Amino acid sequence: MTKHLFISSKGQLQPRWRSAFPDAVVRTALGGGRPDVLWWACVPLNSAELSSAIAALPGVPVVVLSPEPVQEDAMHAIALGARGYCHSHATPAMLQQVAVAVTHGGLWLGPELMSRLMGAASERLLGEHPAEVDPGLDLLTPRERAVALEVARGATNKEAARRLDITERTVKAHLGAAFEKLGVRDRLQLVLALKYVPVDVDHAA
Amino acid sequence: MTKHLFISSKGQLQPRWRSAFPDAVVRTALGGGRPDVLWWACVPLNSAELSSAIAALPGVPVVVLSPEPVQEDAMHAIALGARGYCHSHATPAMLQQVAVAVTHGGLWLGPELMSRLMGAASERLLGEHPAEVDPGLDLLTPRERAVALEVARGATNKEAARRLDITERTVKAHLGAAFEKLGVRDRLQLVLALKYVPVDVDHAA
DNA sequence: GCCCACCCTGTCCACCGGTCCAATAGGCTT
DNA sequence: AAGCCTATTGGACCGGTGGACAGGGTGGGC
Repeated sequence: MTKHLFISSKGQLQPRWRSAFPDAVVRTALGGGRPDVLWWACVPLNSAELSSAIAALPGVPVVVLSPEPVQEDAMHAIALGARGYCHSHATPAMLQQVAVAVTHGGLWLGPELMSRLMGAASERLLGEHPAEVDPGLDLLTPRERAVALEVARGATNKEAARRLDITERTVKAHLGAAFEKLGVRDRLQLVLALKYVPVDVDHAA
Repeated sequence: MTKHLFISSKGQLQPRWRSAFPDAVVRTALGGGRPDVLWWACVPLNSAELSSAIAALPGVPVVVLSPEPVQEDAMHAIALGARGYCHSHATPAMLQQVAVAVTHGGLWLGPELMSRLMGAASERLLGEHPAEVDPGLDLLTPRERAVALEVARGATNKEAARRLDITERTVKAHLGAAFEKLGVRDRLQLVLALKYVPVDVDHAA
């Protein structure tokens, strides 16, 4: 199965990528199942494309690769839900580090970007909601994950049951377990959690 | 060999920590060498103490544990240089995930916190907000839109009613109208419609 | 004035969703 | 063997949800 999928405008697989991930697959567009990590190496960076790619693979961490790291691009990518941003000519060891960090629910940025992000965020952000804690789909069992993904696509319990060929009752059981593991209260929160949708808090309207 | 050092006010080692990291060590203050990860479980959270601890161990990722996650605390901790923030009663599996993420250079937060951080940081650094939302949203009346947005954030009818200062019944009315206008059957489909309309999601998987 | 769109509220009801109480069975570790 | 995790299902409970009846109030255009 594909573990690392690289999306590149030219469809070319850099030797360093291959070196870091021998089983890497490169494409010019999405498709071919669920990778563990999606590496986005399209230049120039297109927000709409990146955004749709992220949305199309809920739960899959997306890392943006850039031949010339630009801070604005990085922030943009992160705002769209990317879990990492690094140099496309990074060393294989570095890429592996990034892969490990993001597949375990982390956000990976270079040291300087990271500190800027942290500083900026703390200045900008103060004021509501308790924060629930949770990592990602990796904590779920295969069955729980399958049910969660069906539900995240908008299916009702009954529909998910029919698709997975199990009882609605069983769907509820898996779903309940997923809720607890992810620290969410209902299916809608689960969707929001999986999509990492930036939440807009203040609508003065 | 990984070394996990827990700093707890009471010097107590939670069973879950031991379960996650059999070689875990707990102390009430710093000392005793250089751990791979420093888990900060002091309550209440003291900025000065945390800050000095982080400074005392350059290169060592610090994760703040809280029995009751508070967003303000999380942001403060991150601003001070902590690399993670999570529930002190998190499952061993989750703690291990966090450990892996931060030891590989990642920043670990819960999904909700992560998305807020991302959104806030990008606004701060770019001076503009993502603002992707609104495909069919202009079909709605102002009130319907307000209700739809509340619901899209994961609010229940009751919560939306309270926020908009109307009765739950009225929320239902607006919501029902929004459903019909957008051609969706329930709130979850509405969320999916609002977030992902820009592109086709269901390709050939 | 009349019509219409919008906003707000009410009651009733069937259904769905989430959680509680279980139970059975297989796989795996100790 | 005992214990734990996972997957599966059952029954029951209750609150949230959505639709189907109702209305009443405002303001603008004809």
